[in-house]
Amino acid sequence: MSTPAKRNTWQREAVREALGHNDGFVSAQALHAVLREGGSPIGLATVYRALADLATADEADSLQSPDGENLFRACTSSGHHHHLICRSCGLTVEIEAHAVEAWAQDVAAEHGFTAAQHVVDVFGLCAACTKLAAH
Amino acid sequence: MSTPAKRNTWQREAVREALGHNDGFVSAQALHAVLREGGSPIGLATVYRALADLATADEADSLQSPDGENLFRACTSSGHHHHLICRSCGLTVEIEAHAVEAWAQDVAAEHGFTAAQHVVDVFGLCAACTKLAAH
DNA sequence: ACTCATATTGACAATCATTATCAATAAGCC
DNA sequence: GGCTTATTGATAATGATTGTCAATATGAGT
Repeated sequence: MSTPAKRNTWQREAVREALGHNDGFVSAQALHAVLREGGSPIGLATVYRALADLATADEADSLQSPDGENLFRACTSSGHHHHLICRSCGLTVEIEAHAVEAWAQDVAAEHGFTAAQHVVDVFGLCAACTKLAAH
Repeated sequence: MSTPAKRNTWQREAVREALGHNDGFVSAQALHAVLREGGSPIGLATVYRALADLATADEADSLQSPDGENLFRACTSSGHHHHLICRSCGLTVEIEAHAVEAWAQDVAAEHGFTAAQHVVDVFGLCAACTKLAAH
């Protein structure tokens, strides 16, 4: 009872693989669409569940887009890192933020805060999308 | 037409004042509830519109809670700034982050990104809540 | 103060992402 | 091969937010 006994299903694998094949962050809806187009008759609810599981197991990173959508991305490096995300095409670049890490700790300590966590993500338009938007 | 001619209504003032009376972040729904309890027969849609306007006019700050809700807060300093939020009691401190601003711009530019925006918020336990949680 | 053009309101419908429901299915163990 | 039960998936439900549009109230003009 303490161990709920996880089972391995092709659906879970399909989601894991689809995530791995994608470079940027994807919404659950989009991933579901991709899987359906790829032939898998997987259910939407199942995609949500699989993604939630992956996120819990630290196999995927999740963040909220400015639109309030939940986006997911395969996360190989278990280390702490941040992202630079194209808000148009979803291209994602992992970025280091040593300075920001330190800054966050300092600011928190300065105000007597402990157990500081931080949310640091940069959204923008990547070079390609900038060109398209400019025309 | 270029200047849509804004009008002043008691509803807009009510929202502005209700926001000012609140120390932490509030959801549009919650603010609406407070106003109704206070006697104002203001409509929900109007609260949303007023908050959106205030946010656009930089009179209010908005951020997304981890639940995907949009939270708003009266914004004393009109400039761009970030927040240090106690995840236990909701206490919020406005913080400046010149270093982070610059860093975000640099990182974005480095990778060819334009129109960079960033999400930077620090969550932690304030001094008071740390004491409570300590022993 | 009175009128008028229109910005604004508000009740409700519509959307959209996400979660819950629950009977049917299939994974892992014997 | 059976059995137990975790898991699936179609659909309903939820909950926040936005759109709709007739009715109203604001601010400028007279």
